[in-house]
Amino acid sequence: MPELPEVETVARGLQSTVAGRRILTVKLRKSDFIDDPTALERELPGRQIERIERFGKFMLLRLAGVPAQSVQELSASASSSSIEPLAEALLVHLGMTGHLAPHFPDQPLTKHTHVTLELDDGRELRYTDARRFGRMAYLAGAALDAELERFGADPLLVTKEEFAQRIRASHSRIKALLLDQAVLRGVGNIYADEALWKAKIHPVKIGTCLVPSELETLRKDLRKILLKAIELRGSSISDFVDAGGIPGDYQQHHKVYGRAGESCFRCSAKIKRIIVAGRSSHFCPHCQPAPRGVSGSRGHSRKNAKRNRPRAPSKR
DNA sequence: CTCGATCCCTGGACGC
DNA sequence: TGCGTCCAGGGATCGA
Repeated sequence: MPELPEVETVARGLQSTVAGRRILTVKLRKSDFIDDPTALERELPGRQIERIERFGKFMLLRLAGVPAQSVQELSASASSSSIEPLAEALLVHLGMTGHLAPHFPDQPLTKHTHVTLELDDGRELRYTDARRFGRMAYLAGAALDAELERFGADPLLVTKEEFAQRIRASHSRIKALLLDQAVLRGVGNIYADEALWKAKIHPVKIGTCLVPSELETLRKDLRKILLKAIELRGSSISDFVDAGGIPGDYQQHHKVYGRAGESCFRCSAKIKRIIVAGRSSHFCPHCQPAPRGVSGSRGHSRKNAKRNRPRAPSKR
């Protein structure tokens, strides 16, 4: 599941392998995860991929040049050199199962390859996503700015003051805040749980209740964990691989995520799993004591409530 | 404002 | 072997 470190890993890989290449053609198969599929087909051909950046869990393929279609119109119009070039980008969110990687055209398409960008060096940049929880969008100018402004601070860059201000601004639970992309961009379920464990903070603790020392510990621990994970090229839980098809190694370092029922590495207590903000949350009930008013080990834990809810017959 | 519930989607795990 | 069922999760959306 690509979170900040995984997206950073893929972005770096693409930066070193496809930056500078020009897009020749766009081929779409399934396109229900694309904001405006025709915009991709219209705007991308002829564009150069100037560079690839990570923005939260998004990859930003910064585009340069003019679309092939507009070349004639542009040459007909008067001095366009005075016009500031519009920032343009292809946004790619990998969702849960997205992959974006260069391939040689003789490599067979896989079942869920939905977008193929033919490059000027003979390769193809392919987007594959079985579950289609990902997202793709071509955005330019004000629309691009507006989209990016929806997101909060980068957890690697956020200052002590801004972090404290953002977390303490809300009465939500800390786990929900860490997952909220409008608060911090790039943190997902794995790294939220890992950071809370390291900082010894219970996931249901309310943001406004965190004292300054807790906040600063959390910020630093989150940052350390993310940097270490980037160093190890991310966590490969289900099928994450980088742009070169290589899995990451950080899953070996998970302290709580996916370890329900196992022993805490600090105190040997049994790691618990509860649902917070609709997501499974793993924590140590001893190291991360429940805040006042929350029974940490039973009763209020919604753990297995509604587990047996009958499922609507699958309609397709 | 914050919450949970629901939906999207499919592969993989599991039980029988 | 094969089928049915459950489950995972990021994000949008809606109602409480």
